[in-house]
Amino acid sequence: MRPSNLFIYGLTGTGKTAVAKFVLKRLGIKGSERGVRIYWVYVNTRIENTSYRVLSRIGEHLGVRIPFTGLSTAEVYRRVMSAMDSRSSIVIIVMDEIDYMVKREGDEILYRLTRANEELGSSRLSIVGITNDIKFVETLDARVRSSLGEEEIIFPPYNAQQLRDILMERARIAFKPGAVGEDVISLCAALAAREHGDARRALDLLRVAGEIADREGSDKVLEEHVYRARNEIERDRASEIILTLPIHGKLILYSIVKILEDGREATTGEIYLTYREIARKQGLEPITQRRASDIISELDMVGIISAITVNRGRYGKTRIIKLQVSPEVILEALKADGISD
DNA sequence: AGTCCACCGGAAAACATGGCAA
DNA sequence: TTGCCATGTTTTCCGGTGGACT
Repeated sequence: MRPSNLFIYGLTGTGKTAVAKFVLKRLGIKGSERGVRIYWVYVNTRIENTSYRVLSRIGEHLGVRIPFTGLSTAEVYRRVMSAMDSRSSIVIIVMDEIDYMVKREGDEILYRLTRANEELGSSRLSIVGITNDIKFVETLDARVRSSLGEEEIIFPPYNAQQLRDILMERARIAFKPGAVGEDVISLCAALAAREHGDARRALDLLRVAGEIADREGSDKVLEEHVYRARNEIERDRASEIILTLPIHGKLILYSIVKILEDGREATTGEIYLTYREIARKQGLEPITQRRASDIISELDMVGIISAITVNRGRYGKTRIIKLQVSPEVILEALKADGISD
């Protein structure tokens, strides 16, 4: 008997991944109690975002060694299938953030995997897809959609009250009695609820607020600490992103800061000109404007800057860039790379 | 009504890198 | 070694595009 394929929807921080992993772990234990071998593989397709890598990840779990590049995808598929077949067991593949992979290379691989049971002799394969994009399923091929959606589960976002309960529970375990007041919990819950009920966000907020209170020798967590925690989380996130930017990305970001400092308007062309100067000074070959434009989009996507397209008629169409993070944070992060004047 | 700016953003292709298999 | 395959980044090429200006 093969377990049904399953589709799970829900926004970030609603516990989809945690629940899936928990249930599968239990299932594995139950299985071995009853003498059924169950293998399950968890793949996050945002990170392993090609069918090649997803397959090799599955293979890895089944004990097949697959080089991280070099083979044709068809070959990897064949190896994984034969490994699966020789196991005579139930294999469950969990694909988290499945929409990322499908957006990149279509649903071909899903189709093949859902049909794989016909190729397999003694083993059974089922697929669990997780996504936070509800509309995603509609973009799938009808055959894939129907077989993947044999069962569906929806995780609704948490409301402020539920977040409060979660935080309360956590606070009871992690803090001394009385250290966290009702007001602080409510504040964390409210701030997180505003961001579509992300429980992870709420917990981070409470934790960091606690750390701040602790650092300052306060034996109670205050609302002020929560606000500061929010800023700190934001700042850490920003500098983390900036630090891991490729060198040209850093230079472009630096150019944007410079232009805005001069009180000029940061348009794509302006940025590119400034960037090119700076790159030359650093003895680097500048990248093309096309590429620079992509980097600007990337910076926009991760939320470091915001870019809005404007039409200025006779004076062309361009994007005007604003910073979403304070320039001090950016300059400080860039300084670590020796980018400064 | 039509021009034309200053870009946008898609597509293809080049290039670099790394690896298997025979 | 040679040929094939995959990934990721950047370049090259180029068809749009919205609205101020003529």
